[in-house]
Amino acid sequence: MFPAAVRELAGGTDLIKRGQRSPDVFLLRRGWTFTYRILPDGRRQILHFALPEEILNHGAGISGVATESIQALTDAAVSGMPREQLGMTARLTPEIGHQLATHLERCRLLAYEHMTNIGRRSARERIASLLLELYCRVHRRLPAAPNDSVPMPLTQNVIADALGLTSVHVNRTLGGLRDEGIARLRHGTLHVLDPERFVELGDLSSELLTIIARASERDAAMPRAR
Amino acid sequence: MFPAAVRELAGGTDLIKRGQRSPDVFLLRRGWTFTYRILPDGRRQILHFALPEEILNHGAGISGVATESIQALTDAAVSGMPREQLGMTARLTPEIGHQLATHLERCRLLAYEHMTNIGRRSARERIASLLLELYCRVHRRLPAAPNDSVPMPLTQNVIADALGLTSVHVNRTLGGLRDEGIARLRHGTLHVLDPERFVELGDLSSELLTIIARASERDAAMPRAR
DNA sequence: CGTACAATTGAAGGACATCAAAAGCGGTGG
DNA sequence: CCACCGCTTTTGATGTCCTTCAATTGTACG
Repeated sequence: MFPAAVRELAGGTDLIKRGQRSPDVFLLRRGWTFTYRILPDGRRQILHFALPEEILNHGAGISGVATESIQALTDAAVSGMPREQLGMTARLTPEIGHQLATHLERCRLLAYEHMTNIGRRSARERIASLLLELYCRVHRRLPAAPNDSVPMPLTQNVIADALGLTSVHVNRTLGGLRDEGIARLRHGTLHVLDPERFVELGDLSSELLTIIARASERDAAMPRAR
Repeated sequence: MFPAAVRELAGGTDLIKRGQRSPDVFLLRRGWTFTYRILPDGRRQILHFALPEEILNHGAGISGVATESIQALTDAAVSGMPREQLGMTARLTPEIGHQLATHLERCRLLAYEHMTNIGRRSARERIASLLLELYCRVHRRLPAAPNDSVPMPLTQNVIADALGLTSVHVNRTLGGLRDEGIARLRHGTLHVLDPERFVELGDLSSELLTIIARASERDAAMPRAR
């Protein structure tokens, strides 16, 4: 459904800049990206992480002007198509439409999960929750064995801006999790040292796990455009 | 489009409980509601406020099970219709479909605005931002004259749970805003004392204002089901 | 008039921020 | 291969914004 043509993005470059016209919707083929906002004085809030096979820029729907910026976290590749075309396709083939609806619902759930995270949890819980969420989104399951690991190309600064903390505090808190043998984030890889305590601390809502699992079924059932 | 039959809700009662099956979508006819989550240990995060004429429970889309609870903030009245029927109508009449899409987009923008608020702003800014947002959503414009006022049935506890603060701190911060002659919240009414400083402190993103304005045009152009 | 809830105030503590600097690490070029 | 550069991580010291605990006052309501 998406064209084969891909656009390469170096890590750290913006795919979309807030305020720009952005008529295209993208499929993320490779790499991670994040959606963010910058306040007038430079403070940054990261709103959403996207992993491969996810849709980018589904927002900006009404006016065609992007309301958030999207940046490549790692080197990445995307392929785009005009928004109208996606809408059309979705209307014509219920399968695609349903997939799209699921994706939007998933984004909404993630947003609410993050809001709850930032608003009502301690730094330890927030960090564990984010790392656990990303672990699950990559592996499509909970961590089970000690030393299960997963690629996680986040700097402490990025984690801080996603969770409403400072990078210094993220550093100390990560240090705590490491020293207590719960989890360790190093060189872009997350090592889950004690799955049980990690999952308990992260406290992912069951709906989120369900949605993640469902995404997995879908991908298994449907051949993907390559 | 929505049936005329309404269901009355006393303030403080739940319309939807998380985990419940909830096949209906509702139109809020009268009163305010909020969407929220409760953590296992009782901490509460308020995710979204809904005002009259807005759609409730558009989430819970995929499985038909509610992922968040919705509670009436004031006495309220809603009318419901099955989710399928709304989807059907939206597909058949593009006008309705577009309206629905706009609404979903609006919710997404609000969620991101709130996330930025909670994650990266001080208590003063958060409170000003929330109050300003609600002012604009009620009046469909920015406050202009000193002592402009608007009904705002929020307790300090509700504000706290929406913004990731404690009610004690909300109280002190509101006191500050009052003493400095910026804004005053009393007996369910917000009085904007100094519109200019209030708007600056609240710092609403221009997109949000645009969306709010657009909602206003739409409502002016389209007769509403009553 | 009494009950229940919301707002207010004080005192003390803690989680997280700020400022500053050092150390690790990957990449690049001489 | 080493020197150098920029970025990230780490660590220390200090400060503050917000929380916690507790009690009082105000307000709506039957």
